[in-house]
Amino acid sequence: MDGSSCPPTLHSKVSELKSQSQPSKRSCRKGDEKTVVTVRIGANAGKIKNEGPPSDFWSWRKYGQKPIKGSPYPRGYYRCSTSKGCSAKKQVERCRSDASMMIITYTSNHNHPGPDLHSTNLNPQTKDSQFPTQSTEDLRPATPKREQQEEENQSQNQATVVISHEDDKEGHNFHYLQSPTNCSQYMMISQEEPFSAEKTDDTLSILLDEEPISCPALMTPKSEENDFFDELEELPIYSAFTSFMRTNFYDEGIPAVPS
DNA sequence: CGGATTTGACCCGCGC
DNA sequence: GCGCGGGTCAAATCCG
Repeated sequence: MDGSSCPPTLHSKVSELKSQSQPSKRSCRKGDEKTVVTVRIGANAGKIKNEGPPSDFWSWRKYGQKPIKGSPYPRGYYRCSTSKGCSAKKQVERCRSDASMMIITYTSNHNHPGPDLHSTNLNPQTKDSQFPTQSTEDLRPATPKREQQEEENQSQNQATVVISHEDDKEGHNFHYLQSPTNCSQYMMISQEEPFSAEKTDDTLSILLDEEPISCPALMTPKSEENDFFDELEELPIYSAFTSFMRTNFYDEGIPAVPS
């Protein structure tokens, strides 16, 4: 927190976030599990929607905003409006020193099925469905390089979750549309294993390219809810991504931040 | 007109 | 016990 700077490396950022969500105040108020996601938004994204909360498949309703001490940017409080009784929330704030970086903290779980991605893609109905050209099939996070460059361009208009490293000259970024909640979870897990900087890229590549073994929640089957994703899995979506989405939609409630 | 956003007030937990 | 800071509420306002 006191860092007052926004470290370019994800895991160091996560480290920051992690420490920031540590005990003291809110985090223990309701005992909610929290998942922190760092999102790089496009240069224009923030202009499109002021704070420009990155798109989800969920629809969120803003219920509050507070200036955060030590940060020039306010924090927005969002509640899931997809379902009435849903207690899922998220907090969106900008990185202090890098306005193009957004820090999203997801709290609680959705207690309802998510919106149909198919219909979402075909018939974008929620204002959060802001993906102009990319359908779910295009959301494969891996295969950096070329696709990534395209996404880079598109990131001007849409939010992407970026796992980046300061040595990223080759474009070893991993962009994820939406909010891979548990992505950050295992980002944190990764962070707990202090891999060195030069190892970061490879480590992340492994984490992201392979089955997300480091995230137990991803492996947990969810009977009826799986039906929803069973459909998704018929699509050529990258496994890691679907896992992200799966756990994002149906978070098993594993605390992202050990308290 | 209904839903979403804004914004000030209020509440609550924690540190001193 | 008090003050601070963060999270939530709810009325007012905006917007499609």
